[in-house]
Amino acid sequence: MGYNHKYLLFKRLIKTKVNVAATDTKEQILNIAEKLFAEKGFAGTTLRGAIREAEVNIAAVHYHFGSKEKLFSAVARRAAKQIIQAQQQQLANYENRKQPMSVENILEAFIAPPLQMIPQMGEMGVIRAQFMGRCRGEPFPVQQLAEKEFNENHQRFLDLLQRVLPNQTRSELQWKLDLAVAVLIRVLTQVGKPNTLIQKNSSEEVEAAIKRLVNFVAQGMKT
Amino acid sequence: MGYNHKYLLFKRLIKTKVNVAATDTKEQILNIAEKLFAEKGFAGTTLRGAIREAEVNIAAVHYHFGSKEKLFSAVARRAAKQIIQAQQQQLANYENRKQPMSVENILEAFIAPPLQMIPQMGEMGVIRAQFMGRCRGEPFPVQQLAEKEFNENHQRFLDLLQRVLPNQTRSELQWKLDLAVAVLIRVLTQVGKPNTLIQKNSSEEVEAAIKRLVNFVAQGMKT
DNA sequence: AAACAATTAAAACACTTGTTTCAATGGAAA
DNA sequence: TTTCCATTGAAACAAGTGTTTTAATTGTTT
Repeated sequence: MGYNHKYLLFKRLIKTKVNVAATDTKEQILNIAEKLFAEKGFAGTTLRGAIREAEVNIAAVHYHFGSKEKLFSAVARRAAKQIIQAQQQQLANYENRKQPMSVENILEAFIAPPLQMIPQMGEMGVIRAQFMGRCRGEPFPVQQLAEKEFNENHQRFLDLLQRVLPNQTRSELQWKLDLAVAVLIRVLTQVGKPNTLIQKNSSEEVEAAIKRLVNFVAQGMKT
Repeated sequence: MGYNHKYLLFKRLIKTKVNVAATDTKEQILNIAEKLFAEKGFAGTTLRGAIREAEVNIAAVHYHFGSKEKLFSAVARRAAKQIIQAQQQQLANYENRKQPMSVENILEAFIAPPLQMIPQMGEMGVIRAQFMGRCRGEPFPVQQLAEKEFNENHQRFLDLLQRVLPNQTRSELQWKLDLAVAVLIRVLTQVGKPNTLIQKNSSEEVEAAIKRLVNFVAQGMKT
């Protein structure tokens, strides 16, 4: 009796009753919200527009996320997680090589993942890219919701850069990395548009863009 | 009789009856709108919020500008005019020197004016900077309203760059100038915030920032 | 089968939005 | 003084906003 009781309590604690429909609507909301936030920004996106496209009831948004702002946070967190994980993976690859990392290596580990995900994610790729870009342009306090997801990650990259460029102060590297982000973000938001770095959205085009971008930023970073 | 009649018609055409109050409210609306658009973006700004701060009636907005979107256009046009005029002035200075312009010269003529206006314009300086930056982050179709004000100007700078860097294709220079704009815009929006290039907003700090920025961008542009 | 709790549906709430209307105002022209 | 017209004030309009509430609906456990 004791065993059974505790087991059941445990099962309840880890949320047994998650039916597949529930996670479906939750993800459906996240996906559509990401698309609309990317297109129209936070203030320009309405919950009713989102639930219409996602084909869910408006109560589901507040039930699962609590508020429009928290929904945005959830979208941002999901996107940030994916990118940061890929960046750290790429860093780990370089660290295993035993050779000291170059500025270009570090910048490539920073820049490549968000660009490579575009052709990898199918139709969500461009949306993800545009959403990431839109985050930086959002007014206070929305921008901060997204920025705080990346703060720790940026510090890690700053540490690495400072090791490779010891003759530059940290605040100098700080605004330079910030400009690198600005450049990256611009490329992300412009994906698919004419006269930009990435138009057809193929893997080859993306790899070429990475090389150009890393080179562009590295020049400014080193001097 | 003929003379008098035509004269009166002429006077009417050039808007005799512009009382000082009218131009006051019009400018007051433009100023407050620019501030709010800069802070909260287009969708995040409400006309009622603007007219409250500007202390005018809401009908005045539609009377003078027609709609919220046209008001935004008017603000963007005013800001663009000022910057473009200063950029062309700076270019003219270099052209009078008879020496061929360097990449750095061109980029300085491009980058310096929007930064120099910040300490020159007093309390409107930071607002103008943030508004210019916000324009680039706005979703369609608002962004285009601002972008079209700069299109012709950008083409002129592209022509100059192509003359100095003939071994690069125009589309190559195009995305590089676009990244230069991204960098400039980022600096503009971050003015006054900690750990950025321009914090105290003094002329000396701005001049130092221009040198760093021109250098940062020129490196990437030339390679 | 009954009780349970997570999820969804529909409606209402309390405001806010951009825009329009129309009468009042006030200064210049006749 | 009267006419005229650009400008403003106050109110209304129609639609849309995020959020909350309450009742139905699920699938699961007892």
